[in-house]
Amino acid sequence: MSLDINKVVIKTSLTSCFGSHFKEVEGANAFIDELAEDAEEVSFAQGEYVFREKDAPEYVYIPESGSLMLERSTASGSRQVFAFLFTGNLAGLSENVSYSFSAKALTNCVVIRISRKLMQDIFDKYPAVAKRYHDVTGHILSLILDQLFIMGQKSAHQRLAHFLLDMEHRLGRGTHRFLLPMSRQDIADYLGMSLETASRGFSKLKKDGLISIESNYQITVTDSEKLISYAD
Amino acid sequence: MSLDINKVVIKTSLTSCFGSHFKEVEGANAFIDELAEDAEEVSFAQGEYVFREKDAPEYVYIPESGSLMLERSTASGSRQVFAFLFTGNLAGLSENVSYSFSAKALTNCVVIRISRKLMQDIFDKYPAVAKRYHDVTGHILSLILDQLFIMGQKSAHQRLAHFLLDMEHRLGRGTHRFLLPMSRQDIADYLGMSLETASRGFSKLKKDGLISIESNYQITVTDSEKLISYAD
DNA sequence: CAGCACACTTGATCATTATCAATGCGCCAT
DNA sequence: ATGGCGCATTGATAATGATCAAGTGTGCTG
Repeated sequence: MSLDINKVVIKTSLTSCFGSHFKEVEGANAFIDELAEDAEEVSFAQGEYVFREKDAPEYVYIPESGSLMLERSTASGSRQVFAFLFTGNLAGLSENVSYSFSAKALTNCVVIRISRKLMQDIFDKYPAVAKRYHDVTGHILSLILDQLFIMGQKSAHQRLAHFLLDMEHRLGRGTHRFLLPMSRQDIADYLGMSLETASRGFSKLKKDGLISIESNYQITVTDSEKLISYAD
Repeated sequence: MSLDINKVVIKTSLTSCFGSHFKEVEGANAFIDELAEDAEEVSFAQGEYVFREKDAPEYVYIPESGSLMLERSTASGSRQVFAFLFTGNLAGLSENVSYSFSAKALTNCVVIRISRKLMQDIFDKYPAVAKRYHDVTGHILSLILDQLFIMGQKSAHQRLAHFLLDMEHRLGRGTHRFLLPMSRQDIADYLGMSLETASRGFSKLKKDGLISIESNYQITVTDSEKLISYAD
């Protein structure tokens, strides 16, 4: 029984994730049923790794609740955060021999896990899904290029402003207020700056009246207009 | 007659490009024949654009001779170079509604152009090719993540060292000597630094005996060992 | 309720990198 | 040859950001 309920939950999540990407594809409901049949929910505590950089890429992951962070670390202790993933985002789509980053739970979370072998079967069965999946990969690639542009061309404070606008858009649910699930250090490692520089950026944006900081993690964008122009 | 000769040349190029990516795929020769049937050679003069950022992505391109640069510019005059493409590299694989960058000819060059519509037909006909194509996209994505890591975590001089090692690998044909097809400004825009910083990086690496600069563009790596450790 | 731990903030200083300016060098056309 | 042009180098200075070092909450634990 509880398994049946889980399947319904999984299917709802898959629909809200894949449905948005694949809704115009014929047989959309059929392939989501097949995915749901195989998909599993797995829980991770804050700080645990969902997968690691050198693992064989056996699964595709979708956060159902909670947030993930994709990162790469070096022996020398430096770390680059590649992306933050929230409910319904996808991870591990296009890895070949091994993941090229680790996925760490930012919060306690439940993650839907789909075997890549099954995905491949579905692609063979529904070529239109395979095509759309490739489009999704292309979209992710273009997001990373955006990030690369920002890293190469913008100052630290501008990068922080971009980041906050992105978070407002993805976490704000249509409002200007959102709760960040990551630390200042995570943000700094995402934007290629020191923790202190990130913190000073927050302080300056607050002092200038572009954002308000209700608590360390609870942010409101109080002047979108100015924040946007500040970011460019 | 000359058309037949062109087809042979195109087929040779396609084989050396796609063959390396797809050689283990069944029907590899068949699909390359079909590609060659449709592929066209197009020439561009140095500085011309092969395609622009906002164009509809109608083709996939492969330099047959000469080099390309993938870049994005803003109205305010800043520019990020995303990649340099040499003979046999691929451009425009995974663009959806529009290219997310422009491709500019670094040198006079001849480029093979394949319609994406044809590619799609071939994917439908040879699913194994579609799968490998997706793997290639995944590989490109991982290269961009490497670049993002370097941009976020390395100093300007380290980024330049990385760049030179990459160029040695891709242009050196097994030797330590290579001719750069791009200007100092192009390198600076690729690595997110000013022209002057790039130039100072060259001078320092030369002074420290890690590279020698025969002319502005003709470089030899004289101490790979040290250059590698300098890059980390 | 005290005190400790942890994350963030702020300050002071130093290193890196950008910017502005001048100079040098090779190449081409006259 | 010579002058000019485009690109690269080099120098001086300013801005940006990193690092080191206190301080400031805030929440948890005893």
